[in-house]
Amino acid sequence: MPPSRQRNANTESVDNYLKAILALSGPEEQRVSSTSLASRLGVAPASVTNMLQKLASSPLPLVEYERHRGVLLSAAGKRRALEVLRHHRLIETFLYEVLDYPLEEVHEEAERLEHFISERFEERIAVKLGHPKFDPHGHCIPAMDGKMPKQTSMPLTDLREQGTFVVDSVSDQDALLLRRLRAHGITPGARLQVTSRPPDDFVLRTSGVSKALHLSRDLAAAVRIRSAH
Amino acid sequence: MPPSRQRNANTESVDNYLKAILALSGPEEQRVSSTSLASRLGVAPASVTNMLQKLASSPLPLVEYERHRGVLLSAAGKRRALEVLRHHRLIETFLYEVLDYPLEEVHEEAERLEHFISERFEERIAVKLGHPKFDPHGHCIPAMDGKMPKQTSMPLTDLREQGTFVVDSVSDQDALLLRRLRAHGITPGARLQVTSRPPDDFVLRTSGVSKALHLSRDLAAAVRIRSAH
DNA sequence: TAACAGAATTAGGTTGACCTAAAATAGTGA
DNA sequence: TCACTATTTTAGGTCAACCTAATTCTGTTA
Repeated sequence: MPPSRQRNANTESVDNYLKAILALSGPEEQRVSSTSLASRLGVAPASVTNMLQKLASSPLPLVEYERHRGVLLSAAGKRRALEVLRHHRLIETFLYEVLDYPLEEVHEEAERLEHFISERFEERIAVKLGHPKFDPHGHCIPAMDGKMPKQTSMPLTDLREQGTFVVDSVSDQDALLLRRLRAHGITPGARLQVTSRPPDDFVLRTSGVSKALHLSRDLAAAVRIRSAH
Repeated sequence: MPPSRQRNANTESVDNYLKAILALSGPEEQRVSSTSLASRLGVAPASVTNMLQKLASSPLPLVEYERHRGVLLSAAGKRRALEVLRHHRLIETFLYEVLDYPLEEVHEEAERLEHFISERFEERIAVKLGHPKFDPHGHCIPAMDGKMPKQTSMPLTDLREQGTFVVDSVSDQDALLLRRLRAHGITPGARLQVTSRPPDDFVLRTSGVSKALHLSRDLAAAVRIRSAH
């Protein structure tokens, strides 16, 4: 078994930078500042600058970087970031559907594994799952070619009128929040009836539950909704 | 999402050292030399010495190391090595049984993933598989407490008499060999009838195949057999 | 338009895992 | 037991990804 002779490839760390840029640049693909990246990644701003310079000046640049003006993903960088995102969400779905993980635990495991699975693994779990379009948090899974349908949902905290809505997705970033949401019956697909005046106050009723529920700001911020078609 | 603040933990590299020591020290747990480790791991002997010194002098030493006398695993080191081995073999089994990998491909994927799966993941795939005792190569999977039944098989190349045997296991180290063995019907559990005088020559018949088969030394070395009970 | 605050970059470390080359040691056979 | 060879260790790097502190920008506000 000839062992790989190369140094600990930079993949994991690089992938995390790319993912963070993708997430922070938003649907409009705005430039992302070093500080915001630094705080998201939990490293010093100086480290970010360093890494960006490397990523931008490599033979196949993964980002477009201009001093003091922030970064953007290059085409190649975006491709890679979406591939990692696809890995992440497929793994989450797999853990949830096939291995019966509790919803709150899938993110952390996927966060580690996403960097190390092969194309074959990706393909096999996609087949096993029937090429799912959404992960268990309700997030869309990028297709193999990187295509993603446009978002049609909005943050619950942007709501300005009462009404009935469907939970589109919940944030996977915080296991504790997620567990609390689930305890209240707020999971993707659930029906929400908002009876207070948003966005100052969220009193709502969920599908099976008779009692009205007051949602704290943290919790509301972790929920995206769409109209109850 | 508070990101892990710690440096790229040494786990992966350390695990690989421990695994290599476990494999090389054999069932008798003999001391392992720096050179043999170096060549197995594909690094320079000096690097091995360095690492061993670190492993031996850490607060919880994973190896017992004496200058010029080779290493042994400590109790803690052995525990960890067996845990990683368990991960490896469970993952192989999982890839083979659940994700329909071809036998030759499971090793490489498991080799990467074994370092990064959680206890929960381990437990879930073990449950899913019904707590298997053997991986698809025929190797025994260590129990959670590290217990392993004693080997009762022997290398085909140690055979000194003709007779009929059962393939106990095949080496997972070389995908090409493995594919060739499989092409000849030599997979764990297969019946082998050896008709030449071993160990100079291996002419044999396998279960379903009528034609006699001459096995090259490489191939024979990758096969372990036990008596056809 | 000068000055200042805050953001970003540069300069100069640290650490872990590797490397090569040089020095030390152990085991062997004369 | 002495010397020689093969193994092992030490000494002194490199490189990637971090860090802190010092410096340089930028955009705004007086």
